[in-house]
Amino acid sequence: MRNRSYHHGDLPAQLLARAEQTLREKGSGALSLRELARDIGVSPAAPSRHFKSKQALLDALALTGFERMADAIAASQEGVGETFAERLDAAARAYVGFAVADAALLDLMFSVKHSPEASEALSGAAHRWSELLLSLISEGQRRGEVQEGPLERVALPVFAALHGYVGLRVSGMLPPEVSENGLDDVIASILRGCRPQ
Amino acid sequence: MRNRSYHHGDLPAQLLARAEQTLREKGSGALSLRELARDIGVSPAAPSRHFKSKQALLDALALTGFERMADAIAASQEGVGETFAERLDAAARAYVGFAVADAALLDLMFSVKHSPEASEALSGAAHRWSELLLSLISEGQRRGEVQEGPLERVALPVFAALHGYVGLRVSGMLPPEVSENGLDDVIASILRGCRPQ
DNA sequence: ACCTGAACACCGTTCAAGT
DNA sequence: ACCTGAACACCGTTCAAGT
Repeated sequence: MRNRSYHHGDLPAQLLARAEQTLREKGSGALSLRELARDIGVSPAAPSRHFKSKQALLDALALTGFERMADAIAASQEGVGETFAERLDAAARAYVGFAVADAALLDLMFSVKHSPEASEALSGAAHRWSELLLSLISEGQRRGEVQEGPLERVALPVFAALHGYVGLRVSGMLPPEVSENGLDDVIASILRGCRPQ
Repeated sequence: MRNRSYHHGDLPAQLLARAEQTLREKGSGALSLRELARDIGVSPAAPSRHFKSKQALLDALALTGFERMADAIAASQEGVGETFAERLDAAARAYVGFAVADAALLDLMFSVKHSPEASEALSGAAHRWSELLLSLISEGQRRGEVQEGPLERVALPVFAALHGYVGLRVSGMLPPEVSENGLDDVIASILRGCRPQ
C-alpha cells in the first residue's frame, strides 16, 4: 500500500536522484537504466514510461544540473561587494566549486551528444544560467568598470575563459599546483581583458 | 593468404582508423568494439589482444588525437608573421578548426574518464601540445609583446580562453552568429589580458 | 603470437499482459 | 495510467582451443 503509492508519481524523481548520485560517485560510465530500476525496486521496463530513452534521462539530468548551477551562482552574489571584480570573483568561484564537486554532471551538461528535441529545453536552461553572467557584466558596464560594446560580444571571452579553466581542471589537464592557484590568474586576465581601454 | 597477412600486425592500426572514422561520422555513442571487429572482418575477441579493454582503445584514440592536434597547430605557424598576435591568431584558428572538424574526438581527448594508467601517456601527449603554446607565449615575452612572469602562470589564461571557446562551440552553446564571429573577440580579449601593463 | 568459437553476464528497448 | 514479465537484439570480456 505504502510501497504502491511510493512508486506512483515519484518514479521520475527517484530515477533522477539515483542517477545523479551514481553519476557523482561512479561516473557516467557506470550509469545503467536497469541498475537504476533494480536499486529503486522496479522492473527494467518501468523507467521507459517516464523517460523514453536513456538519453532522455541524461538530458533531464543535464537540465537539473544547469538549474542547480544557476542557483549556486546566484547564491554566490549574496552579501558580496558591489564592484565588478568582486562579483565576478564570487561567481567564478561558485562555478568552479560546482564543477569540481560534480565533474561528471558538468561533462554531461556540456556534452556534444544530446537528443535534438532536448537541445531546446537544454539551451533554455543554459540561457537562464548565462543571463546571470550577462547581467553581471551589464552591471559592470553601467558602473564603468567593463568596456562598452554589445553585451554578448563582451561576455563571450569572459564565459570562454571561465569555462575553459573549468574544463581543463576537471579533465585533469592541470598540474595540482596550477589547479590550486590558477583561477586567480584567470580572473585577473579576464578583468584586464574586459576593462575599459 | 593476402587476407591472412592483412590481419597480422595491422589489426591495431585498423581498429584505430575505423574507430576514428565512426567517431567522426556517428559520434562516440555509436562506438562498439564488436561492430569494429565485424567491419574489419575479425572475431569479437580479436581486439582484446591489442587493447585490453574498450577504454584502452579510447585512450589510444585520444592520444593520436593530441598528436594530430599538435601537428595541426605546428603547421599553422608556417609562413605566418612574427608578431605574437599573428602567431596566436593562427594557432587559435588551427585549434578551433581541428575541434570543429572532430568534435567527438575532442570530447574524448578532454574526457573526464580515462583509465589511470593511460593518464600518464595521455598527459604526455597533452604536454607536447601545450609546449607549442608555451613556446609561442615565451617568444612573445622575449619580444616584449607579452607580460613578464612565470610561463605557466601567463599561459593558463590563454589556454583557458581558447579551450573554453572551443568547448562552448562544439557543445552547441553558442548561437550561430556568435559561433561565427566570436573567436575574434576571444583572441582580442586574450591579447589585452596578457600584454605588458 | 594471433585469432576463433563459444560462453557469460550484462545492456537498452519493446510489447503484450496485468492491476 | 502505471507497472510487470518476457523477449529481442545487442554489448564487453574471458577463455579454451586452434593455427
